[in-house]
Formats: sequence, structure tokens, C-alpha cells
Amino acid sequence: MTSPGYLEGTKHVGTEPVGREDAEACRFDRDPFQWDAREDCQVRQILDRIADKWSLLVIALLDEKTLRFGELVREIDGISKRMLTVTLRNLERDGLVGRTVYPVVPPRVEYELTALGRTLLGTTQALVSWSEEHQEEIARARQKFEATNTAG
Amino acid sequence: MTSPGYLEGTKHVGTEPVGREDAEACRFDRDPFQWDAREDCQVRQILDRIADKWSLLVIALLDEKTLRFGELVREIDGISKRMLTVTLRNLERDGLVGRTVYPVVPPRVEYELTALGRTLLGTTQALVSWSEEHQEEIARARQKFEATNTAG
DNA sequence: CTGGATCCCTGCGGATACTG
DNA sequence: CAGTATCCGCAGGGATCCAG
Repeated sequence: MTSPGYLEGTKHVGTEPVGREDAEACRFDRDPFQWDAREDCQVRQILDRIADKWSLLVIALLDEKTLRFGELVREIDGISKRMLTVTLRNLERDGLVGRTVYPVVPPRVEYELTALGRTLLGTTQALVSWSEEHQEEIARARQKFEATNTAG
Repeated sequence: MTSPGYLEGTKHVGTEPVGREDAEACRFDRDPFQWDAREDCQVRQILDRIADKWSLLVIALLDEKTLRFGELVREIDGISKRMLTVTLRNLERDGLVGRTVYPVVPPRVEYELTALGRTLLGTTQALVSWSEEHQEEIARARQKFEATNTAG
């Protein structure tokens, strides 16, 4: 066993070599809405990936900036080395980030967004913008909800 | 204890009555990038919510359509009643969906997007669109990655 | 410095049985 | 129909030690 458990087989059910499952195993069989129902499962898988708690942050930090592993750890700060490794691997695997290893004495590895990753950037920022714009509104809604619940 | 464990206290760490934690307890202390660093934590919490595996689907299904609980269960199909309840509660709590109870003999409860929820719709669809447009590209990247890994 | 390997706790989320 | 209460498996993810 040369591969770590968390990088192969153990986790990420929807991440396994799905190849191009022909959407037949897909559980979404409802009538087509605005998106094609079959596409939806794929979407969820991709979405699960990019929204897996760290990916978006990594992508955001990598915006037009090449960063080293250690820099990312320090920038994100809340992340552990393990999760950064896993996240980076997933993003690399999906072709969203590129990994460059410099064969120097103290290992130097740099990560950067690929063209594909850069296209995602705009979308994620839209999501971020929305969150920023509406966070107060949401906070108020929560308090209201809590109040209603507590008072009840 | 009148509240079920999964609706209060047991789960959703970032969901607890955060109120408006003044971003001081926030672990993002890095220099401001394109987003204000302090905002980022809030963003992550909101993002964790709307991307929690089911929320996006629910929001999408609720697009300009009022649906009943059972309808949602059947539409999403992969979801359990428990998770739909939890998801719906969270969305309601955040003011993204509205809940209407009709006091009739067979209980009838309808869910609909609020104005706030509707604003999110566009953003989520952008994400979905991106996923749709690039899913093949990603699939190819994965295969390539796998091949490189396997062949190595 | 850049990870890989392990241990282990926690919470997400599914299944099921029970109510009003 | 619309939840509610519980039990429980499993993946997510942190801490730590180890290696090149």
C-alpha cells in the first residue's frame, strides 16, 4: 500500500472514477425543469467538489496568484495540511489547478489556477458577492427566526 | 426536550445562533485580498448552507413554483424526509424560503422562495451552468489524472 | 518545506418507527 | 400528509508522527 487511505478508495463516493456514467444510474428522473434533469447529478458532484468547504477558498486565493503549499496553509490558516493536500489533489484532479514542483533542496511546490479554474473564478465570486450582499439580511432573518422560536 | 436532536444543538456547528459574531473570532486574519478577509468567514457559513448537498436542489425546484413537502420528497427523490425537513428548516431560518401551513384535515404545507431566496436563484444557476458547460472538460481531466496516476 | 500515514472524534445524513 | 424521535454508519476532517 503506497497510497494513503484518504487519497484513494476510502472517501469521496461521488469522486470515484465515475468516468461518464450515462446518467441512467442517476436518481433524478423528474420531468425536465430549467436544467436537464440528467445533468443535475453531474452538477451536484461537481458542486460538491468546489463547495467542499475549502476548494472555493483555495481557488479564490489562487486567483491570478501562484502560491506555495506553505503559503496556502498560512493564508487559509484554518485549514490543516491534510485537508489542503486533499483539496489541492481534488482540484488538480479536476483540472482546476496546476501543480509545479521545483527540484530544489527545500522542496518548493507551487499551485496555480488553470484556464479552466479561472473560468470558475467568476462564478464563485458571484456566489461570494451574493453572500456578502445578503449576509446582514440573512443574519436578521436568523435572529427573527430564533426569536420566533424562542418566544413560542 | 421538545426539540429533536437534529434540529437543535446536535448538528450544524456553523449554524448555531452566531448572531453577528464580529469577525474577531474569525480565523481569517490574512491581508485583504479581493474580498474583505473578515467577510470571508460569513461567506463560508452562508456557502456551507446553500451548498449543503440539498439546499441548491430545493431552491432550484422552488423556482417560481410553490411545492408541498411530499412533492419535494418525490421530486428530489434521493432525499430523505429527515434531510428535507432539516434543509427546509435551515432555508426558512435564513429567510430563503417561506412556509405556509394550511389547517386542513390532511395537513398541507407549502414551501416557496422568498424574495431573498429568489435573488440567490440567479447565482446558483450560474454555478449550475458552469458545471454543465465544463463537466466534460472536468471528466476528461479526471480521466487524464487517473491515467497518469495509474500508468505511473 | 512538502507532503504521506494513522488515529480518532464529530457531524452529516440515511433508515426506520411513531405521531397528529 | 407532514413531520418527529432515534439509532447508526460512514465520510469529513483535525492532530500528530514520520519521511524525502
